[in-house]
Amino acid sequence: MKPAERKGVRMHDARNRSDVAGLLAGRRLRATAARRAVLASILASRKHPTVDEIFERLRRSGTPVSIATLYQNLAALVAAGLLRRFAGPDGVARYDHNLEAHHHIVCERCGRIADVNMQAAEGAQSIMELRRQRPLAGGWLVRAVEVEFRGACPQCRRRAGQRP
Amino acid sequence: MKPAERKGVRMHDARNRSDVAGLLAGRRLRATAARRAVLASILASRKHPTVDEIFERLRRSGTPVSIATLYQNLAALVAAGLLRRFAGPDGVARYDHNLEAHHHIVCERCGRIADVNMQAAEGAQSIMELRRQRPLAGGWLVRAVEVEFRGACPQCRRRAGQRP
DNA sequence: CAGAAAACCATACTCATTATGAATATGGAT
DNA sequence: ATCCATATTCATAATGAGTATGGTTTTCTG
Repeated sequence: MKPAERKGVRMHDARNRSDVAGLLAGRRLRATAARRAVLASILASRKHPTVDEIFERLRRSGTPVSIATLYQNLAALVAAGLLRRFAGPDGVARYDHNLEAHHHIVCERCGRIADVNMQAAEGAQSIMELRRQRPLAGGWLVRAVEVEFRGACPQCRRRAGQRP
Repeated sequence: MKPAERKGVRMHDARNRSDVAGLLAGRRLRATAARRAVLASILASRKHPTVDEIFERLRRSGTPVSIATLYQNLAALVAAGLLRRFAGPDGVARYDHNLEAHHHIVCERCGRIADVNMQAAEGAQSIMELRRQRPLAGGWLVRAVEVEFRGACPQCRRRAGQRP
């Protein structure tokens, strides 16, 4: 009932806030102007921007950030789990604020990238089937599937005392 | 029966020869010294070498090749379908002479890369299951699966007249 | 075996990303 | 509110993978 109390609660309950400062506070990251601008810019985008695209977008929106700072902040945000980083088809890093489990589909002709809902992928009975299941998502034609597994090799598991 | 004829047949029947010169001839590629050395070096390796590793290996084995030539030949061999190129976990290109359909598994601790037999992957009933199916291959622990689909986006399909 | 085409190679260049280090801003403690 | 240790910012330099150039050499076809 007391507005001040409500406001106070909100300000400290970062996890329930979708605004940028709150997200940063929730991850124990200093909410600097540059960092807020970077995160806000990516959250506002529906794409998978490269560093250069983010840089330009920030400049155009009146909150320019140096390229060094941009790289540093992207690394910090990825480390904090607020962004995902992945390599585009040309090997250039791209950033993704969709933290849900999902995969990507890349157009072999124009390079366009779209998210593939994990459920759609899980639904397929096998990887082979994924390839046959053309238009997997929104009119895309699937021609190939590349799977990369990540894990611990036998040597590292042994060295870590089976603890991996 | 005529030795000369036999030899002649062998020399032109490149597809049935596993040696380097034959593989090149089979793909209509000139069998230059540099190209033979590059292909032989990769075929002899059981790993997934980077350009730098191939370069060093060639130098040490007494058949040095300039870095420019190495890049050119790797591109030619990939284009001819004699090698596969893929990006390692650090984004650096790696080359693979295993032409069978297969995927890769990368150790998150040491970076070691191994092939994952397509059959093993296909056998799993879903991608989700692949993650649970720990030790998927030879003692590896699988912690994550990244799937990248390649194909044609709706716009490009339309532009190409549904032909893709 | 001649000669056009392909390949070789040294080197210059591009471009994404990382490193450096001095100046500045942040946020918890006083 | 002010202090101040520390994190952050930023210009710029450095790194490193990969590509482009162009003159010389090799290959292979006729």
